[in-house]
Order: sequence, then C-alpha cells, then structure tokens
Amino acid sequence: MLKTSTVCQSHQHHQCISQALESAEDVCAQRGVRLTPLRKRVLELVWQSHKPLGAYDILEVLSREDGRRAAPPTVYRGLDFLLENGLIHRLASLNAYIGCSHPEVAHEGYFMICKQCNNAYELVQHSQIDTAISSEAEQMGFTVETQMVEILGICAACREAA
Amino acid sequence: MLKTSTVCQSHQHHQCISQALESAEDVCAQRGVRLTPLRKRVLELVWQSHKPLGAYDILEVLSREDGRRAAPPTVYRGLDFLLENGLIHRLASLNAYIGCSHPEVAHEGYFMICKQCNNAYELVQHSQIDTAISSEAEQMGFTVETQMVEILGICAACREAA
DNA sequence: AAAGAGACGTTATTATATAACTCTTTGCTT
DNA sequence: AAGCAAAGAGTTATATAATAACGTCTCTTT
Repeated sequence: MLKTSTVCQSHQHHQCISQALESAEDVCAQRGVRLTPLRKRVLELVWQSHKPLGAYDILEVLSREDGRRAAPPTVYRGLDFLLENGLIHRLASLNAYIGCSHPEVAHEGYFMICKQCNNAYELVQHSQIDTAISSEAEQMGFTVETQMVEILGICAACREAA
Repeated sequence: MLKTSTVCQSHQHHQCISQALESAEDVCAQRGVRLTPLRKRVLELVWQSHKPLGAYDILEVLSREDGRRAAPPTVYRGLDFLLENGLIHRLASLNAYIGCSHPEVAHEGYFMICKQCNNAYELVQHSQIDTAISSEAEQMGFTVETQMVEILGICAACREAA
C-alpha cells in the first residue's frame, strides 16, 4: 500500500538521476514544452540526492561551473518551469526543492522528511492521507485546490543507526 | 466529528480575541512563563482576524502605534514565544501566523486556507488526517516529530457567494 | 550593593524570492 | 531565406522574511 521514492542506503543513485531525466524528456515531449539545457541542468542538480535542495545551493553550483555568476532569476525560472510541469516539488517548510518520483501524473506531494539524514520520502497519492483530507474537506464544504503535507521526524534507517 | 475554529460570517469577533487573551493568560500562568505586554499585544494583533498575518504586518502596526519604529527582532521574539507556548501557529505556505484556537493542549495545526477570503480554518487534532499520517509513518518506520498540513482552496462561504 | 537572568532595543546582515528591462534564440509565417 | 512574434535567458535592482550580535534596563536573589 505504502510506496516511497526508492531511497535506500546503498542504491545506485545515478539510476535515479538518469531515470528522472529520461522521464522528464518524455513528459515534456508529450506536452510540447521545452526541456532546455538550463532546465535540464537544474533538474539534474535537484536530483543529485534525495535531500531537498535550496535555490541558492543550485545557484552556487551553476555559478561555479559556468564561470560567470548566475543570478537568482536564472535558477528560479528553471525551478518554476519544473514545478509547473510537476517534475519537482517545493517543500515550504524548508524552502527547498526535490525531484518528483512520478511526474507522469499530476499530484500533490506528501513528504516524510528525516531531520537527521535530510532525505525526503515522497508518499504516493491516493494514500490514506489523501482520503482523510478529502473527507474532512468535504464535510466542511471546502473545495481543495492545493495541498501541503510535510512530516518531519526520523526515518527508519537513521533510527536504527542510533 | 469535524470541528473548526469558530469562523462565521457575522460572528462577534471581539469575543474570539478576549477569549484567546484570557486563555493565554491562563496557559502562561500555569506554565510559569510571562505574557508580557509586548507578547500580549502581538497575540492580540494576530487575533485581529482569522486571516494569517505576516510578521512584517504586525511590525507595521506596532511601529505606527508606538511612534518609535519597531525592528524585526521585536516582533519575531514575540512570535517565537507564542509559538513555543502553542498560542499561535505558523503557516509555512504563507510565511504567516495565526492564533491557535485551543492552546491548552500541545498539538500540530491542520489548516484549510481559503484563497479568496484568506480565512484559515484550524482542524482539531485526532482527526482522520492525524490517524492517516500516523498510520503511514508507522508503516515505513518513520518517527513523526512535527507535522505540517496546509490545504489551500475555497471555503464554503466563498463558494456559495460565487 | 553585586551578580545573574530575562526581556527588549538597536544595528547590521543573511536568506529567499521577484520585478523590470534587455538581448538572444527559436520556431513559425510568408 | 527574410521577417516576425514569442519564449528563454541575462542582468540589475529590489522586495520580503528571518536572524545574528551586542547593548541596556529591570528584575530577583543573595
């Protein structure tokens, strides 16, 4: 029932990255939007790990690798595009961004974020949480547009390590 | 089953304010912490409506009424105190603060926020959402520490008005 | 009175995000 | 192919949110 993005101790993370990029290409092609080199590079950087990444972290990397100093709008435009197309999620509690593990279908991101290792685990939609929120909203006549569910705590791996 | 903070079209809002302040006095007395004039004033301002209020909005009011120009730390210290003592909640999606309608018991805030009237409706704890989150967390061995649930959409009143 | 703690003032700075304008690239139309 | 419109991206400046660091005042406790 429960499924998370595949985050494990020793997984071959380059596979996550290449899968994500490939998936992004597909999604963009299908929608007729352009995954430009900059956008692709930003996505790649967001996917460097399963830890949410700040806009200014991305900016720093871009600046270093480009020589010339990239400015905030460069990164934010990339992030905005990726957000609009569901290729990444924004975590409001951290002001940070993370790759979406199933961008084919529009959905809200539900996250469990480990305070220790900083990994963020995305829960799939149609979870119990989704049902519970819809139900409560319906009871009060509230029409849901966007949702923000971010749970902070300690993940299983970190807990066992301690 | 469902309960929200009492936000209705024509409610006597000064009652919300005075109740909140009284409740805050109680809570602080009980815990042996000081609800200083500044802290009380910040709480009062947060309670001016059921719409989340930004720190700099509060700052502006304080500045105007004090003559001297209040500085950010003044407000943030007040807000921090109120947050620590569960008298207000912070809404990460809006970078804003809102009065807590039942500060006697420590709890996470679950909110439905209307994009039109800007009112934020706090759901009580032990709702279905709480259960769903705990359940999902348990399944993945995740130890929950803090939760953030903010649902944006249109409230019943605004929907009917339209 | 001296010492220590808590609350708050004050100045400066950090972190996050956007506005407004420019120029270039891209793809489309003729 | 030339011209055009729109999208993309560079650049500078600024807005918005939050914190750091230090000083002062006022209590309380001794």
